[in-house]
Amino acid sequence: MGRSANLPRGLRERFRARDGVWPDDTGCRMLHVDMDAFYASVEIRERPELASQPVVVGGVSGRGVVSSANYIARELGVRSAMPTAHARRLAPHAVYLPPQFHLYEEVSRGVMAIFRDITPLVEPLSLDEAFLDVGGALRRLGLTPGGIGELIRSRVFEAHGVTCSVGVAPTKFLAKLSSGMCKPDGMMVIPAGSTLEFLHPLPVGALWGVGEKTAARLAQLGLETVGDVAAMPLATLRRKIGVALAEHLFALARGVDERAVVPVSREKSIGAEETFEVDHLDRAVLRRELLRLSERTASSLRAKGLHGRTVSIKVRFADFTTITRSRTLSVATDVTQEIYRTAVDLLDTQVPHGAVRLIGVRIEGLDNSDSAHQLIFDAPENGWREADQAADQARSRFGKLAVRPASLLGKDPQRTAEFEPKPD
DNA sequence: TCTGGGGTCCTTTGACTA
DNA sequence: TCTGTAGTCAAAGGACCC
Repeated sequence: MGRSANLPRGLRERFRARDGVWPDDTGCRMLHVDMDAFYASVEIRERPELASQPVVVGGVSGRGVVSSANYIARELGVRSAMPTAHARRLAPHAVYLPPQFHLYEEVSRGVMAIFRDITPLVEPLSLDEAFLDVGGALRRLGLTPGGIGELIRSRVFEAHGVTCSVGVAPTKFLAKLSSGMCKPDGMMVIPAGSTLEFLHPLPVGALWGVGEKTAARLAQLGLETVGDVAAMPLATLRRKIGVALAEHLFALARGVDERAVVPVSREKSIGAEETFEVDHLDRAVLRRELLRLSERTASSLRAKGLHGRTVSIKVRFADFTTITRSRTLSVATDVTQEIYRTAVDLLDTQVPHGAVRLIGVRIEGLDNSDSAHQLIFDAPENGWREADQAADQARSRFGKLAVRPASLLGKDPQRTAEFEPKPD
């Protein structure tokens, strides 16, 4: 919603870089680099014969959604987050591919390394986009921010065969907005003196944090454009939509965004969830799924050297109503069995019976210290920690499926397919 | 159209405590 | 001892982002 908001054509052309020429970029230290149709582009790089066809990457099962579509598919109406079934109706002849995250991660690491070669101030937002603060790199490279943007675009394409788009602006928010408006394979520069001229004609959905619901609430208040939000008294906005959101949107709408690039960020939660191919009423099936998800979650925790205190489960019923239930443990854990026992207890005691389409496990309140465990001699793990560590080692040597809880073996036809050798 | 998966942040409510 | 209040924390839900 809103992220690709349209700017009047004249303004868009004014800010867009063309033939090595771009507007005044003095003071524009923030760059936002966004890979174009990233997953689809990587797939096409691997199989160049697909370049002239519509390509859609996403869940290919009955309930999957589109993660990425190349621009040929987009012309047919295919969009990210659209149910794959819908995409198939719009583009029946497109090539549909399941995601290969290891491949995208590998390309992403290479691209981020190019960014870090330019400046250490790189803040990745996901596999395919990042903010860069190039303020300190200007003199060293002898380039203006726009020049650095063009350098990045050419280096990324030469090294990885995929294109990206770059927004250059005085603030993060403006850089991000502008990279979205020059896609694909473009660059846009928002001069420091033109920020409000750029911002105010945009629809409210262009503001970071305004999705479908908030846009509807703002529309009820008669606020259709970013300029409308900027013109409303802050006190009124606070009363209507809450203090935090009001202050956030009011600042953005006036071009105020003091956020710096933060190269390292600590994770606050880790989890795993899964949508079933068909809804399940059977509690035994739900418990088995909780064990699988607890194992995935705990294994991620251990791989990152983290422990968490609050275990929460999420259950989405057939009618799409979703509930979460959580419990905070006395001691932070990374042990599969502890997470699983807590998750099952929450399911058994706090979740009403009904047809379930999705179930998930998440752990919050993360910290990376082992001290809690070392201080508690009779921690309730009873040797499970050692078992987990041994299983992690076996998986790292022999593959993910080398060690599984016995209760997960061969019970669910949907899952046992994972044990079959993959054709290829 | 019929809605994935991994996250973050905010608001509200209720329990507990000083 | 009882009552009111303010602060803190946990829990739950919702919106949003990629």
